[in-house]
Order: sequence, then structure tokens, then C-alpha cells
Amino acid sequence: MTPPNSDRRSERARQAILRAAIELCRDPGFTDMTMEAIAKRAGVGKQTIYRWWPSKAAVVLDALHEQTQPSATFPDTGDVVADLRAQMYAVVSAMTSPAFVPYTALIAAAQSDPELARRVLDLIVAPRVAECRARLEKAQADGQVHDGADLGMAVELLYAPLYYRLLLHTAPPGRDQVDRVLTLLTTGLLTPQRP
Amino acid sequence: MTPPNSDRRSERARQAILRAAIELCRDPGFTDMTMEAIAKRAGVGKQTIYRWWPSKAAVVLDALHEQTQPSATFPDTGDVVADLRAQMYAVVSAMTSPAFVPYTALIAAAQSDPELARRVLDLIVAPRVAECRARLEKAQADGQVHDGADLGMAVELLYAPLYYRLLLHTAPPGRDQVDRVLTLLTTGLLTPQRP
Amino acid sequence: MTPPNSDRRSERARQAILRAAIELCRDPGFTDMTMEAIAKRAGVGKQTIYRWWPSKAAVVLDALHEQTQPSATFPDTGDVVADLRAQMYAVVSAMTSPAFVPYTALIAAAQSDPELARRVLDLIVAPRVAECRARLEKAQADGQVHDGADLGMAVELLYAPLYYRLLLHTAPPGRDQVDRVLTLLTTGLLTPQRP
Amino acid sequence: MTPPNSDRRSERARQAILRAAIELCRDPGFTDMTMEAIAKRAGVGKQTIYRWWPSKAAVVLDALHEQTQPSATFPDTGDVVADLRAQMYAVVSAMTSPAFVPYTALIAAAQSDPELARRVLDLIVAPRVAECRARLEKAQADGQVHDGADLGMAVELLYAPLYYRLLLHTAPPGRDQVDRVLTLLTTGLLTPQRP
DNA sequence: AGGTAACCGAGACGGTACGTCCCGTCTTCCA
DNA sequence: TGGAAGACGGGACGTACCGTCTCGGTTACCT
Repeated sequence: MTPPNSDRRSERARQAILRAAIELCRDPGFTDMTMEAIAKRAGVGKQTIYRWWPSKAAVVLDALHEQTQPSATFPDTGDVVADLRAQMYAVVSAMTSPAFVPYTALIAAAQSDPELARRVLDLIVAPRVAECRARLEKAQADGQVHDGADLGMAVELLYAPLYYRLLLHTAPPGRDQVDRVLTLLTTGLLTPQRP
Repeated sequence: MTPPNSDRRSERARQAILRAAIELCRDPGFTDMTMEAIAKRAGVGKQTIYRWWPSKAAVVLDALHEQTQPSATFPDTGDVVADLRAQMYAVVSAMTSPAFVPYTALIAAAQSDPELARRVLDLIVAPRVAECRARLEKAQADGQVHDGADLGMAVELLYAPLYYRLLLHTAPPGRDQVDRVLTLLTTGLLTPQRP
Repeated sequence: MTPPNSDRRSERARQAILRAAIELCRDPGFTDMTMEAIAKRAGVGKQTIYRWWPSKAAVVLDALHEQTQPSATFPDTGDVVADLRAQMYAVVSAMTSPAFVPYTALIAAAQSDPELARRVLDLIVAPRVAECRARLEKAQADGQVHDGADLGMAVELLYAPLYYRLLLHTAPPGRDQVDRVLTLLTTGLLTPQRP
Repeated sequence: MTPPNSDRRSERARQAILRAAIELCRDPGFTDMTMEAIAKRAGVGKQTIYRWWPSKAAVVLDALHEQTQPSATFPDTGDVVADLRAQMYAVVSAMTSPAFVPYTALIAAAQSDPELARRVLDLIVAPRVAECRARLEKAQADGQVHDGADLGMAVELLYAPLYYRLLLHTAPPGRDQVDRVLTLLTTGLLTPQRP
């Protein structure tokens, strides 16, 4: 997928590799997966993998991304807070499902692989952020959010706690967390009491 | 530091190993560091490392933790927001300094090593969280924060965005980010405008 | 048994070590036996072994030698050939018994350990050779062997074929081999036929 | 040379390995030689050695065998005894040359490695024995040896004393030994004197 | 229609690090 | 001071993968 340009590329091999990668995410898991194992399971020469991907992380990222359905778009019922809650509940569900483990591994791998980091960001994080941002903008236009609110930071504040728990393992992300985050953000209680 | 119990342990070797680990964090970096390199640089047999630590990540964690000064306590000038800002500025400084890179690597490594995750949490994250929490509680007692505010979530909301940027590489954590987070949290603008 | 001189030596430890060596000859076998295993099984510090023996081969040699009864002396019925046959049968029995395996291992070890070679020779081979030689000399005095016969070489010729088979594994040493050796040596058929 | 079947094998690597083995026989010697040293000197990965040989002894055996010229055949001047003497002198020369040391080491190693023992026997011992046997049979046909003589045992009796001295270190094999062996075997003096 | 150039499978190759085993020395504490 | 215990520096083990390479074979295009 990177260096040699060709439509002579074998679609059969490509799919077999992605398929094998997905399967190996399940069983030995991302960390214990090897290029050799992918090649063997896909019935493919190692060279064929190295020809199109730079690392196992790149293969897995492609594999995960390919199998992901176009993803439902951000809900819009007219009530921003309800919509945010619904969407964040969905994210929590995803994060706590076993199928999410390899995503976490990819984020970990990306810490020492800038190119991978960029691709993870572009493929996985950015689209969700953009949608959330768009929903907030619409809400602002609807008057459900202050004109002066810092929407960019709002997006970060909404999702960051989920990733925080996911990656620091302080606790699993959860629905109550979502509720508390929304409460804090929408009530602004982090301010002095009025006497 | 885990399996064999003994006070016959060589303090000389222990320190040489931790020292070597720190040095190797700088030069080849955590990812390219190997147990063999640590042993060689420390002038120590590999077995001596494996006897006391289960992985290079464990060694590095101990090394980083040992070299860390008792850590300045949370500032308390009487103004919570100012104190939070000061402390978070400090965290931003730390995170963007080259010396922080290995911490990031440890968090990455912890994604596939639950025991390491626990130790990272206990040694690095938990104490900071506790201090922040304590400061917020004092602020609440002082009436600078609403009685009903969810302080636990507040701590998460304050720090999560920093880790979010750090680990997802959306942008480097920064002072302006801190300012915007504090603004959003203290003004509660994520609410409908009053007409 | 070599360097430090002392009667403070612990007889208990010495016997435990030799005993352990014998037992380990049986189970993991000489080749797979280690100093550490001997120490552990003997309930002895490694240092205690190294203090008195230079190598595991030395320990095993002592152990084997100590457990060997003073050894029956060469038979003397008046008939040299019969006596030789009897004695050589006994050697064949010994060589083909499982208990002989470590002796073979010692001879092998001696190939790269001159000091061990000397001790193996002195303790194991030389006494038997001397006895055989003495019996042949008596036979010569009795007129059962030619005055001109080269008795030193005769001893070599009698025993060499047994060691030859033992060490080159062309075939196991056997009674028929003994018979055929004796026949060839006593009939001198390796000469032209008389017409 | 055993497990994977393939003509994809690198002849370059094979030769480099055998060459390195020969050289290391000279300098650190068989006992102190390591697989790692062979690999390093041959400029080869360790795996490449392990892929084709089970042990360093196997490598050395192949190396020695490959470098050995097809070997001069048994002399045949018409005089068996002279021919035997000539051939055995040659064996003595070989055995007492420094180049023979690794053969001795192989025989030692074979004591705890049945497969190696078989290969040493087949490659080194058996051919020589067969040639000697053939020469004796021809002598028997020529009437230079009794019809009833036990030729198989004769071969053993001729060579065994040389190996006996070589391996038990009673004395170095020598020409005088050869002479005395031949004398004893051809005169049959190990019999009662005729009055 | 034949030639040729690319991808493909297979897996050997030179290498590096792994985690383990044992070496022979040392250190510590006990009797 | 000898012995038990076992940690220590060291070095080789045999294995696992890395990423590159060579080797036929099989397409698919290009004359």
C-alpha cells in the first residue's frame, strides 16, 4: 500500500493477509502476533506483506479499518446533550468490547511510530472528532450552546476522559462516567457558590 | 524486585542497572533498548536483571521512579483556579520535555502488561490525582467550588485532555490548552444561552 | 582432595557429594550432570565441591572408585588361558552392564583433561594391567608361555579389542570376542600355512 | 544436514561453516569451540548451522571428512605383513599428528551421542576396516595366511592396540608398538614352549 | 504467439535479542 | 574456619523473528 505501484497486485493475497491479521488479533493478540504468523496463516510469502505494508501495526490498522462498517453518523434528535450522551454511550460500548483491544494496542504502538500515529489519528480519531464538532456547531447555531463556548476544547473534554481511563487503566470507561462528564460540563459547578 | 526474597541482594548491581536504564532511555530510547544492552552497560549478568525484574519496562519504571525527587506538592495560594493552572502548566512542561518520552513509552507498554499498568498507575498517576483531589476538596471547603461538584470527575476532566493529546498525538499538550480547559470548566458555557 | 589441606574437612559433606554424584550418573547421566545439581542433591554449597575437586569428572571418578570393592584378584587355576578367559569374561560383563556407562564417559572426558586421564589410568586401568601382566609372567615362568613372548604387548592385545569395541561402537564387547581373541593369539594362525 | 529437505541450501554458507569449524579445531580446539564462534567466523547466522547440523560435533565431523582426500588405498606389494606394517605406520603417523586431535575429540563426543557414534563409525572407521579386511582376504587367498584364521578378529587385533593407547593414554601409539603387535600375531608365541 | 516483467508462494539467509542454564567466584551468615 | 546458601559477572545455549534475498511458477501485458 506504500511503495510499488501496481494494479498487478493480488487482491486474493491482500484479503488473505487482512483476514489473517484480524484473526490473529483475537488469538495471540496484537503484541504476540508476528509477521511470520500472518504470512503463514494467510498462505502468503513474507515478502508480499513487506511489499505493501511497513509493519504489522500498519497491516492491523488496515485490517481493522476495512472491516469497520462506514459507521453510523452522529445522532441528531434536536437535543444536543441527549445526542452527546447517546454517542458517548456508544463509544463506551465499543471501548469495553473485546474487539476494541487491538485499537488500544495500535495507539500504544503509535507512541513509537509517528507515521502510524498519523494514520491512526486520520482514520480513527479525526472523523469522530469532526462529527462531534459538527454536531456541537449545529447546537450552537440552534442556541443550545453559548455563542462563546470553545467547541474545539469541548470535544476534547468530552472524549478525553474516556481515553484517559482506557489508556491509564484507572477504571474502565463507563456510562456513569459519561453522565458525570456531561453534568460537570453543562452545569459548570466548578465555580464558586453564589452566596 | 519480585520473585526471590533476599537481603543478600547487591545494592551495587541494583543501582548500576537502574542507572544504565536511565541512560539508555536517552540514547537508543525505550523501544530500542534491550535487556542485553542494560546488562552490558551496567556491567552485570542478564540473569541478575531477570532475577529482580520481569521486563525492561519494569526496570525503566523503577529507574524513572527512583530518580524522581519526592515531587513538589500541589501549590496552595488560596486561589484554586490559579493553583490548578500553575500545576497543570507544570504537567505540560513535563510532558513536552524530552525526559517525558519514556513515561509515554511505559504507558504504551502497559497496554499489554496488566501488572505494569498497575504499577504505573500506583507510582505515577495515583499520587498526582490524589493531590489534585485534595486541593479541590480544600477549595470546596473554602467555598471556591460548589458543594455539589463532582470532584472525582473534575480531576479526570482536568488531566484527561493532556493525556489525550499526549497519547493520540492530536496536538502537543500546551498552556493554551490548559487555559481553555479551565475556562470551559469554570464558566460552564456548554449550556443554553439565556435570552 | 586437591588444594587446601585440612582435617577440618567435613566427612559428611564429602560422602554426600560422592553419593549424589553416583545417583546422578544414573539419572541424568554423566553428560547432563552439573556441579549445581550435585551440590543441590548433596545439600551442599557449590563452593564445598570446588574446594576439593576441580571438575565434575574428578568427583565422579572418586565416587566410582570409592564404591568399587577392592576387586577380586586375577584368577590362578594353573591354566593361563582359562584364567585369562575367565578374567576377560568378567571384564566383558562389567563393560556391558549399565553401571559401566559412567566409566566410558570418564574416558571420554579424559580426552580433553590430561590430569583426569592420568588419574583414570592410575586408578582404573593400571591395576588391572599389572595383575594381568603378573599372571602372564607367572605363566611364562611355568612354561605355559614362550620365553620370548612380548608380555607387555600381550596384555595390550588382550584388552585392547574390548576397549576398541566399547569406544568405537563397532559392536558390544562379548564373550565370543574374547574366545576369538584368545584363539588367534594362542594359535598364531596369522601366518602362512605350512604346505 | 538432516531435517529440512532442500536444494535451496546455500553452498556458500555450507562451505564457510565447514571451513570455520576446521580453523577453530586448530585454535581454541574442539572442546572450547562454540556454535556461536563457528557462526561468527563463518559470517553466518546460528540458525543456519542449526538448520543443517544437530551439534558442533556433527559440523566438525563433516568438516574433517570433507577435507580428507579420498585416502590412499591399502598397499599391496604381495607381502601382507609388510603391507600391514606400512599401513599401520601410516595410521600411527596420523594419530600422533596434531591434526588428529579433533578425531579423538569426536570419538569422545560420540560416547554420549549415538547418532554421532554411528556417523563416526561409518565415515571414519568402517572404510579403513573394510580395506584391511580385504587385504587380509587376498592374503588368505594367496596362502600367506592360514585358511582357518579369523580375519575379522585379526583386523580388530591389529588396530585395537593403537586406539587403546590413543584413548587410554597409556602411551602414544608408535611404530615399535606396530612391530611388536605384528610379531606377536604372526609368531603365536603366546603358546606353551615346546620342550 | 512468444517474450518478458511483475507479483506471488516458499523459505533460506545474516543477524539480533530473547530468556535460560551453568560456570566458577564471591559474600554472608551459621556452627 | 569450614560449610550451607545462593547472588553475582559472564558466556553459550537453542529459539524466535526480523527484514532481505533468491528461487521457480504463474499471470498479464506488449510487442
